[in-house]
Amino acid sequence: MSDRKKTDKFFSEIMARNKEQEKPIEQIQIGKQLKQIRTKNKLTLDEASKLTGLAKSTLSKIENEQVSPTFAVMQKLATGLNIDIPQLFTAPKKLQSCGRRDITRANEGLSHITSTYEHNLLATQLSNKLMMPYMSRIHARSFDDFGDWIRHEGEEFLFVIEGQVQLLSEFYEPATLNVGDSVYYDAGMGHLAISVSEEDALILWITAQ
Amino acid sequence: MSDRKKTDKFFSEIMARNKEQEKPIEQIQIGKQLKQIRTKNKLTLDEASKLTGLAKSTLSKIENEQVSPTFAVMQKLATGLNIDIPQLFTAPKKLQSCGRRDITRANEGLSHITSTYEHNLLATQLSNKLMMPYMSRIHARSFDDFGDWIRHEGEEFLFVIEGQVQLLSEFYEPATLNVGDSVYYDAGMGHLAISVSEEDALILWITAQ
DNA sequence: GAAAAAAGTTTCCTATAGGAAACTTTTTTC
DNA sequence: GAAAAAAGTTTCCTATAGGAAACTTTTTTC
Repeated sequence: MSDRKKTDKFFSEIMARNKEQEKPIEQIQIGKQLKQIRTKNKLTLDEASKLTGLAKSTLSKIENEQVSPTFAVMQKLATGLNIDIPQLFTAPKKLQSCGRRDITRANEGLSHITSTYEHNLLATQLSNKLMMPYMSRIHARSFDDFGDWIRHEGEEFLFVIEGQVQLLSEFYEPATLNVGDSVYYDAGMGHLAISVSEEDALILWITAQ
Repeated sequence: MSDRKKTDKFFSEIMARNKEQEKPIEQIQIGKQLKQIRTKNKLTLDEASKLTGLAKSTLSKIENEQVSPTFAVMQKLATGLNIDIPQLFTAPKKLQSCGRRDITRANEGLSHITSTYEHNLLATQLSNKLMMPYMSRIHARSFDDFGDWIRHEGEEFLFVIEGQVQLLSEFYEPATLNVGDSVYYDAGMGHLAISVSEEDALILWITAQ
């Protein structure tokens, strides 16, 4: 139980580390943002004015930060220019990261052992990633080895590499999975994987948030 | 080459299907939104006023939709109440889906065959998911079997189940991967996996966007 | 390269957002 | 349940956003 707690904390920490790219400060220059969107779409102020129903003088003033647009105006901008409002606030360059690569050799992941699982975190060199892959040897044999459901944000994909696994979950009957079988589920639903084969099963687990 | 194109289209379609949950209409009631955030945080107008530096009369008027706040005011709201601006626009309930589950038995995925790969899509019963898992038998033996790099949004995780694989990529030397090895990379970087073992290799591939 | 056209900015006015204080409604205290 | 306190709304004023038209700057035409 206290072991369970520890594991949970461990995962949330790792996940947080993987995501942190959220927003910068709220010091966004909405005018710059708008101008960039308009010019990128090759629109003149007159055209944008027709599309949004706003006076071109208004658009000009917004773009030059002479005026702070009201929410009503921002809605017109969004529908007229066909952008969703959040886009007006997101930092100009949403620099899609590109070119990273991280190889993990068999049995060389970062190990993390609990009483129920022996986790092997993969691709740990990379932070800010969308998925978190790890290979786990399942020691647990019954629900009681845990004390409570595992529950966290996001979605999970489980693939059986060795042995036989039973996926217990809050809203479904236990499902028995053999080598090659896989299951995709919402991690917010209580879930647990236990070994039911003679030897401890080995699975590949991937979490996304 | 035309085969490559087909594959690409196929993937983007699947990915689009998996994501579509974006935004609803831009008919958001920002006042309702704000009131919900404030009450959920158990703040009075006076407290919110102190936190944001806005007059409580202003807050009241915004909440009752008597006034359309300017962007400047929205920034104060965001920093003061410690929310990121997009949150002011997102529909009230961001219903975290919970309780879905989809099992795919070994060799029972949805098959999609090209000249280079034999894909087996997993968990296809579920849409709107963060990850897209598939198992692929790699027929390809060299870069020339493709004609061009594979490149698409998002990140990818590759795990070798059978055989020996070489991951070719735009910015790295080819990497040879054996059973149990895995690699995580940005899919925006040109990439290809080819078999280098006698028999065609089998890999598990997971994409997230 | 001068004239015309297009694109963008500024001016000036009106409509409305933001704030202080008065007021009303709701909740708490005893 | 009356009095006091707290929470929220409305009023009234000032500051500023939004729009039409004049104006300036930039681009295109010949």
